[in-house]
Amino acid sequence: MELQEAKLKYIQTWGSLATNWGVNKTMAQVHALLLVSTKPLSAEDIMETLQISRGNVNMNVRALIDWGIVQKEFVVGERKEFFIAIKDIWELFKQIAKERKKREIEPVIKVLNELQDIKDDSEEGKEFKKVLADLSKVTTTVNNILEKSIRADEHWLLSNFTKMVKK
Amino acid sequence: MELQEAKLKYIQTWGSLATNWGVNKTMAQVHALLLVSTKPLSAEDIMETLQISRGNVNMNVRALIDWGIVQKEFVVGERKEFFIAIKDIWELFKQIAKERKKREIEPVIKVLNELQDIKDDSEEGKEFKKVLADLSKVTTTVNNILEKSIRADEHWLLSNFTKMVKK
DNA sequence: TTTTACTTTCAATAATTATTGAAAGTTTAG
DNA sequence: CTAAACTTTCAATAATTATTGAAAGTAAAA
Repeated sequence: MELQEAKLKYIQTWGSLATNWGVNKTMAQVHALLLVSTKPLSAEDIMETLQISRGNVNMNVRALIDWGIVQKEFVVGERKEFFIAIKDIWELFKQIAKERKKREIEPVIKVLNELQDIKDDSEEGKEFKKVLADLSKVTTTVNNILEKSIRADEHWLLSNFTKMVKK
Repeated sequence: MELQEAKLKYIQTWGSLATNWGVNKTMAQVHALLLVSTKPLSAEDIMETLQISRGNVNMNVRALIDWGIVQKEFVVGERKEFFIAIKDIWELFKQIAKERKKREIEPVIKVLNELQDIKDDSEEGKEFKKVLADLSKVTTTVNNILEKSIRADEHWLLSNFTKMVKK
């Protein structure tokens, strides 16, 4: 396979896979493009490569910066902005874990807590409380794992997981 | 808070949270409803409670059965089908992990493998291969963790994770 | 200050995804 | 077998989400 062909295929595939994850296709493609690019890209570069509008590039690059996985870069002698993706995949993983935790896990924990104080002492009430408590337990465990992952370095985490997985 | 109010709030919230996870809102609500119901529910029960059409109930219940987190149940003296959700949250977690692994992680691994054999030996080619290799590494690790979780029992996993997290 | 080179915004529109509901299909009862 | 009680399908439609592109905003250069 040729390099350019492979890169393009990678960008396309990433975009379609993203859909399953509830991530905007274009956002994933922009990120994939920046990830495999050897040099910083301008909004125009992205527009041309992915054949999308200026507004769309702006929105999605902004979202990626918001996620903390893309950064602005200034190129000497150039006035416009350029963008690069975090290239360290472990950093990328941690950053995504951090954001998903914040956006997806924490709101769940918050709601489950709010629902805890139900006056009802009927059988049905007890069962509902049990479901809530169980959901809380699993959610909190996942949250703790993510929390620890985010703080850990690659070596520590990989070796720990490897140890666990091999058992 | 009253029990019925809490249940309703839970169902609503679950639906809106699901959106972030790329899951259909109604599917999440149907699941939430079945999860907190003390008795099996028919298609009609679900239609009435969630105010949705027969077709919609059918589609989403089918999807939930497909995910392995809802089952058909036959009630004596009744001709129609009833549904119940897996009540064991740990089982639920494992089932979801299993499906997400199959639907989301495995396709990524497949694509990354397909992209590995690039002829290019330029600096750019090497960098791309490096990115692919790193992505593979992280993805495989996540895959292994899920694989192990799916096979493990709650006690084993919780204690392992707790040990790790406390360190 | 004015012009130029950019970035951002956002209403209009397009694309995608979810939902309806009636018709077709299936199964059980009589 | 036929009717009744149910489930499934799917074309039409609604709702949601993404994208465009032109106009407004901003900041550096002249």
